[in-house]
Amino acid sequence: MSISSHKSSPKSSRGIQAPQRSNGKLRVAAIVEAAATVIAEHGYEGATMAEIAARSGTKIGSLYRFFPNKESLADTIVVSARDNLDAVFDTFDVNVSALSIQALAGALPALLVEQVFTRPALMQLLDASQDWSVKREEFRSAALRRITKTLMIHSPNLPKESAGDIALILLLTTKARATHQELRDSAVDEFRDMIRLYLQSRLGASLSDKKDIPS
Amino acid sequence: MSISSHKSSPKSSRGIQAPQRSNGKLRVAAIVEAAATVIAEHGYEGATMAEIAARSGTKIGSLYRFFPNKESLADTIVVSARDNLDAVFDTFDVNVSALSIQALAGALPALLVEQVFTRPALMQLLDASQDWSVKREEFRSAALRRITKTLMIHSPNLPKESAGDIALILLLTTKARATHQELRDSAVDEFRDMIRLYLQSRLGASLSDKKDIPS
Amino acid sequence: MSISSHKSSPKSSRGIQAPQRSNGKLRVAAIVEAAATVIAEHGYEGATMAEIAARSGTKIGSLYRFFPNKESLADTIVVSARDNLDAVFDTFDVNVSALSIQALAGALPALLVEQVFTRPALMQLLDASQDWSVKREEFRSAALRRITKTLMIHSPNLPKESAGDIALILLLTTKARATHQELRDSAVDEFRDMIRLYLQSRLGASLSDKKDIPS
Amino acid sequence: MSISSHKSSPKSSRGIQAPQRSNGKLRVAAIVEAAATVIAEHGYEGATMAEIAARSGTKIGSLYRFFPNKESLADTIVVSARDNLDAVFDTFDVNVSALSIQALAGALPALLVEQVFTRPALMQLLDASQDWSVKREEFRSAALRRITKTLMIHSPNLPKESAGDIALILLLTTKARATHQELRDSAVDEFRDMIRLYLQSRLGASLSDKKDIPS
DNA sequence: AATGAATGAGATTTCATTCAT
DNA sequence: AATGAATGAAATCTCATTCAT
Repeated sequence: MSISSHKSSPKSSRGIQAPQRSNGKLRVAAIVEAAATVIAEHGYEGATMAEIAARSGTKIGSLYRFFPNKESLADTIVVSARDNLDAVFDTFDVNVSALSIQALAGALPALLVEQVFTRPALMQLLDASQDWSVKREEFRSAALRRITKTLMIHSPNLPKESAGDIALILLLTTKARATHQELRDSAVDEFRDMIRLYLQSRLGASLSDKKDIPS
Repeated sequence: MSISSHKSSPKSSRGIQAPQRSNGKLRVAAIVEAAATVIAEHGYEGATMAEIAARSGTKIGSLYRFFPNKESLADTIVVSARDNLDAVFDTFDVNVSALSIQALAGALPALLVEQVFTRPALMQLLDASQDWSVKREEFRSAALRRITKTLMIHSPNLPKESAGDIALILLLTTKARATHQELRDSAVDEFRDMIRLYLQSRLGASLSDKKDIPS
Repeated sequence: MSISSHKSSPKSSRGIQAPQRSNGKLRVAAIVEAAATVIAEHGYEGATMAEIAARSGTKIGSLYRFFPNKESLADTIVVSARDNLDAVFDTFDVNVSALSIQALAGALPALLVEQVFTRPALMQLLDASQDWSVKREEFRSAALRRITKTLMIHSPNLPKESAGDIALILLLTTKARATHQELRDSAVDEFRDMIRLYLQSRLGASLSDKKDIPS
Repeated sequence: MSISSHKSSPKSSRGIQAPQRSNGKLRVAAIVEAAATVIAEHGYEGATMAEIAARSGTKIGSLYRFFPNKESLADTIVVSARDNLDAVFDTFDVNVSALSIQALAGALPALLVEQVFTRPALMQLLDASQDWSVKREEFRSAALRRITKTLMIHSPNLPKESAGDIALILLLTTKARATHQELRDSAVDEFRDMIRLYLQSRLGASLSDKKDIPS
């Protein structure tokens, strides 16, 4: 959206374009940003390439130079979210075994909400129509795999099946929570508590509870 | 399917009367049914009036006789879901005060998943683009109101604010769960347990717990 | 082209369309006619749906109601030419065995030029780019088959292989001749003579020459 | 037209001069070659400048430095074919009067098929849309002129009109034959025989047959 | 009242060509 | 001089909606 600011700029000298950000990276980033905004607003089908072009300060022809079609734009968003997912979890996993259940129950959902399900556009795309199932499922299964893995690093005694189920619950609930960003604080707290309660019940049950002193 | 029967049904009891064409009610129902199917498959934007007409055995011209535009069809689905919501809760509320927390924690989520968030099309519409926010918000706030009300009928001591927050959690989580109908059984159980755990913690905390003998 | 005459009609009352030829057949025929004209003029790639619509007095949306894409229009032309090919040869084959070589050498090329390779648009399509090869080859092989068959009906002793080669020569030369419709008479005669000379040499060679008294 | 010449003809004898980048002549040749390939594959309209640039190892900007637009590329191909036509016939005409009819009937079609109608791209261009007629007609009439001239060198008694008609037949048939390069051998022989038969009949008829002993 | 042909605005996509660097 | 990003006109195709029959 930093990009979209040009929208309100005065139309003074007609024809004068924003001075060629010949830096391809920037241009692409601007387009993806605009696409995310537009998709967040109108959904995938409702988003038009024309609007994405306009909002990114790009002409339609240029847009198609970088992204050969609409789907490729959506793909980029989903794939980059996936890359981000991996990076975020790679970092998180390093210290996860040192966390108490209590801490994990706080940090893991926070991680998902704040660092994975950040983009409203991603939510739209994940909920999009059936035709999308491939990329959507790729992302979903990747997310499930990472969450499951993290849970098992933390609680090695957890049966793999259980870890998978718990991961699924985490995925769905945090996605639901992330989709509605306008929640009031008390509701956010409530959400956190619910998940914490649940995780503690599940992980606490697995015998070797290493470091926690439950209150 | 069940729809197709309406075509030739000859008004058995009613003697004379032009038996020519299909009962308007049935026709409308068939259309809405088809619309729900198509929207479930392709989303709101992706659904085409032509396909809805074809699948409901209606001609496109007739379809527009009953529904002046595409949005009115979606509205009908959301509004009928709302009516259904009210009916379902009206019934449920009658006996809700007699339920133990345990029972409520089981029955209320089940009610939502099985009787309110039944239609995939409804999910699609509720997640649809911002342009839709009016109807979506109407449904959402109605649902929130009813859940809140039910909670307060059951636990009159619950602060209204808290009831609202709990209702919101219930709404979002059960919607998330309902949206993914293909969950394996163990995951479904897990979901139920999570919500039960949460509700018990919230409602149990409100002092005067009337009828339950916690196991 | 009889259709395209409307082009020059006075634009008098703007917006008044040619009074709904609701007869679908006529409409479709007008479109195909216009397509043939436009393709003949600009080739397949160069022909635009907009121009075809305009020349057939159809609006672009209506055009797509009858022909879901550009290719289907071209298909229609090629296929109808194929149907015509079959009809023409069915008729011709009835009496072909009664013809002298001389007569056959005159009639068969004439048949091809005057009744099969009639449409300039067909020529364009048959010469179109590689992407087209399927339909083109279908037509070509059908034509080859029919010519071969006719030759063998007439001269049963002709080896099948030879008949195929002769048919191919006939196909290519008559197509070449048909493609250039503006030839002056003496050239047309020359063409005919060349083919007659060739056919007589080929068919006369096959022993049992039934009915002819060569001059 | 003579595009290649105008550039920076490297004056071989002239010593020093920056040898840095690719010889303009070579570059132009590479471009024309690539254009021929692409046009042969997709036709004129279907060929894209981008693909031509890519296949010739040229950057699109450079391509436009040598050829100001797409049409100029096609022109170059046709014109160079014309130049080639002249060269080939110039050579051929030197000895043509020494040829027997038999020999001429063999050599002339071979010349056309093997040295004039060599390029599939040329065929595509000659068959292209009406918009092209100028260049196409230029080539065609040049070819006709040369063939006619050759015929009259060989058979001076041939009436000019007849020579023109014969040349036209030769042009069209050899073009047709050249357009289909995948013919099986027996068909190729057949084609040759047809033309030989025809030429012998036409040229043999012209009284003073100089050197031949007809079989 | 029912029908489905007709409409046309608008969406996606392509490409020849230009021009700033 | 060389490059390739930028441009935008134009082409194909879609679909909600209307309206004559």
